[in-house]
Amino acid sequence: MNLSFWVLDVGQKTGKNPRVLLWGINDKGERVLVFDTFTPHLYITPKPGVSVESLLEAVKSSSIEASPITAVNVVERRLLGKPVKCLMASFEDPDYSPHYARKLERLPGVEGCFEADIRFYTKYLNYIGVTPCCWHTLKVSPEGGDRYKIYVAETHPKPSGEERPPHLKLLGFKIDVYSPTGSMNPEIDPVILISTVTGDGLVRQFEAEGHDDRGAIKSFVSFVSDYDPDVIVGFYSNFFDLQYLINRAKHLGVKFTINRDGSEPHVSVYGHVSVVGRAHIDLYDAASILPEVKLKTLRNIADYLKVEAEAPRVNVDFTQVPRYWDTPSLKSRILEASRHDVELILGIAEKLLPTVVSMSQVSGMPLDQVMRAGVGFRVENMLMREAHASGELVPARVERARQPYVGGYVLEPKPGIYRNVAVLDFASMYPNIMIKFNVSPDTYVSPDEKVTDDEVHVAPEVNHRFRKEPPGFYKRVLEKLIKVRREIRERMKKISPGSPDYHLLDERQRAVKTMTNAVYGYCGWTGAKWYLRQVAEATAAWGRETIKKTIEIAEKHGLKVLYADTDSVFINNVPEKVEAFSREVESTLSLEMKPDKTYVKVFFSGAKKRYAGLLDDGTLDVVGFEVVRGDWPEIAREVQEKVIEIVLRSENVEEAVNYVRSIIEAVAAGQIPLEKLVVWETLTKSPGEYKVKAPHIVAATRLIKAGGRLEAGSKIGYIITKGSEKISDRAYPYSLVEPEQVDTDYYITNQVIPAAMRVLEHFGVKEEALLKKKAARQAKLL
DNA sequence: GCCTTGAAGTTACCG
DNA sequence: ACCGGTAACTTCAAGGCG
Repeated sequence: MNLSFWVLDVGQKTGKNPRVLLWGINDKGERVLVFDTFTPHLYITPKPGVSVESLLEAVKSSSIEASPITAVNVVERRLLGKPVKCLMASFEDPDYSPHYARKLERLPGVEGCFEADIRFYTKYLNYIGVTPCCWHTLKVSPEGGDRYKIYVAETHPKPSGEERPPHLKLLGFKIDVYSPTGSMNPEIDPVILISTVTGDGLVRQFEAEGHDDRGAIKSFVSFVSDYDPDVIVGFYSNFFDLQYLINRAKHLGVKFTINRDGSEPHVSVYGHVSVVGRAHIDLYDAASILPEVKLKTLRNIADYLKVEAEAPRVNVDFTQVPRYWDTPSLKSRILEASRHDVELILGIAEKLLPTVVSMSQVSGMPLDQVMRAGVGFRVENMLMREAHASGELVPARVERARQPYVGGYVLEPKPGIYRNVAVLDFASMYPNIMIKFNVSPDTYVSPDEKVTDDEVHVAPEVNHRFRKEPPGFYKRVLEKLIKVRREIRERMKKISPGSPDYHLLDERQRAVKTMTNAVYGYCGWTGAKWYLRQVAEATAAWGRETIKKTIEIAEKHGLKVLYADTDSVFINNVPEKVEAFSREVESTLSLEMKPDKTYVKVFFSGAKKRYAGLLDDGTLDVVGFEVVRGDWPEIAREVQEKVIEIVLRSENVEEAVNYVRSIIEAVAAGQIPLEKLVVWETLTKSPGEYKVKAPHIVAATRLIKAGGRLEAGSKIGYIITKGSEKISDRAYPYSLVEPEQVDTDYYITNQVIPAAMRVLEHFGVKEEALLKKKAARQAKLL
C-alpha cells in the first residue's frame, strides 16, 4: 500500500539487521512509525600508486574479511572534486563502523577511510534524501501497531509535493521542586508539581500528595502517553525539568516511560534529552533565534513575543516554594504561578515552532535536535546531503589548531552628527564572493601547482588561487541555496501576505538565507569537515577589496563615505548620485548592492561598530552602544538611550545634561530599584578555570557557595556593594544584596556617567557638569 | 610601599 | 563547538618614585 507521511522524528535500531525508524504523521492525521532498511558502509581510498584492484585483494585477504563485512566493491566517487576509484565496504552492524575503519586504515595500501564517523540514520537521511519535517510517500506493508500504525517500507520514501505541515500536538510542561536547602537533589527533593498545557490550551497540573511525588510523576507519565504529544516543550527542560524527572523517577523506582515507544528518554552527551518518537524542544535553545532578548528568561521572551498567559501573573520566589507548599492558604500561589509559566511556554512554542521547523527542513536535521546543534553542524549536515548528491565523499573531521586570518575591513568614522545619510550594503556579500571567484576547497590551487593565469582567480593580498572551472562544492551549494530562496520569494509574490502559506514560505526563505550566510563562517571553522583556511582567508580578502573599491567609487561620485563595515557604506543621501554610484558598483564588481536604511540624522562617537540614528520612519536605531549590550545594567542603558534620543531629536544638550543629573541624584538617593542595577554576565567556563578574579566570577563563586547552581553558559546577575576593596570583592549575586548595601557611587561613576559621556563628551559636556549639583551639595556640607 | 601604566583577560557586540 | 574586528571594562604585574 502507499503511505504519505510527514517525518517528525528519526531513530535507529542497530545490531545485525539495522533499521531506521521514521516517526511521523500520515495524511489522515494518524501517528505512524515506518521501519526502513539501509546498508551500513564506509569507503576506503588507495594510496597513490596503489591500484584499487590490489587494494580490493588486500582487503579481501585480510583478517577483516572474517569479520561481518558483507561486501566490498570498487566504486567511483569524488574526493574534493577529484574522481577517485575507491572501495565501498558494507557491513551488518553500524555500531562497528568506527572499529572497522580503524582496522582498515592499518592495512597497507590504504590512504584513508571515509564516512565511518557519520551516524547511521543521518547517513540514511542524506543518502535516501529523506528530509525531516517534510512530507514523503512510499510503498509499505502494514505491521499492525496499536497506539500508532507500524509499517515496513517496501520502497524508500520519496519527497512529495505537499508542504503544509500536519497539525502537531503540542505539550508544554514545567516542574516545581520542593527543596528547602535549595540543593535541588533528585535523591532527596520531591517534584511537588508538574504543570502541563496542551496545544488547545488545556492546563493539567499533577500535584504531589504533600511531599510524596510518586503519584504525580506516574500520573504525568500516563497523561503524556494518553495525550500522546508530537512535540514536548519546556523552558530549560534539557538542563533541568526532564533531567530532574528522569533522575527522580529512577530514585523512586517509577517508570518514566514518556517515549512514544514506551521506553524512557535518553540523555545525550551534549545534554539534550531525546524523547523517542516525539520532538523535545527546549525553548531556551530555540530562543537563540531572538538575539534581541539579552537575558533569556521566560518572562522576557514572552514579553518580546507579546505572549500572554490566561492565568494571572504570580511571583513566587523559588526560595519560598517550600514554605508556600506547606502553608495551605499559600499553596494555590504555586499552582497559579506554575500555570502562568506553562501557558507562556506554550505561547512561545507556538510562535517559535514554525522557525524551528524551517530550520529542520533546511538543515536536514531532525526537529528534536536542530536547535540543540550549533550553527556549524547545521551547515555541515546540509553540506553532507549535497555532497552525496554529487558523489562527493564526506571528509573526516580532523582536529586542527586555530589558524587566524584577516577578516573584514572597518572604516573609522569621524565623530559627530550627520544629516540625511543613506546606508547601502551588498546582498549576501561573502556567499556571492565565494560564487563569483569559485572559492572552495576543491578548486583551490596550491602554490606549487602550475596553471596558466587565466585558469584561476587570484585573491588580493593573500594570493590564494582558485580554478575558474569546474564549479566548486561551495559554489554549487550556495547557488542552489540562492536559487531556492529566489523561488520561494517568487511564490510569495503570488500569495496574499498574511495567509498561512505566506508565513510558511517566509519562514523558509529566512531559514535558507540564514543558512546561506552561515557558510562563510563555517568554511573558516577549524572543526569543519570542509575547512580550508585559504578558502576563508581569500573570501575575506576579496571582501575587503570589494568594500574598499566601493568606497573609492562613492568618492568618485562626490559622495562622502562616513563609515563602512565589511559590506556596508554610509554615504550622504543624494538620490541621483547614490543611484549612479550603486549602478557603477554593481557593474564593476558584479555584486548586487541594495539600499539598507536611511537616517534623517546619525551620530558617530568616533568608535567603530557604534552609532545611533533617527531612521526615516522616525524610529531610533542604536547600534553597538551600551544601550544594546546585555552586560550593562538597565539604569546605564536607559540613561544612554534617553541621552541619545534627546541629542538626536531636539539637539538640546542642556536637556540631556539635566536629565542625567536627575538620574544621578536618584541613584545617589537610592531611589533606583535593585533590578535596574544588576549587571548580567555570562559565565563562559566554570569559576575555577578563570585566570583573573573579575567581578562576575567572584559573584558566581559566592552564588555557588550559597547553594546556587551555575554552569558554563549560565548568566550571573550581580550588584556592586559599598566598601573600599576591589570592585570584584564587592560583587555579590543580586539575590543576596539588600538595597542599602548598594554602592551608589560605583553606579554613578562607573556605569551612568561613562554611558552618558560616551555621547555627551562630543557635545562639549564635561564630566563635572553631570556631577555639578552633587559637587555643590558636597561643598555645602563641607 | 604607593601610584601609574599598560598588558592581559574577559564579554558582548557588528557584519 | 561559526568567522574576524572591535570597544570597553577590571585585574594584575611591572616600572617609576623616593
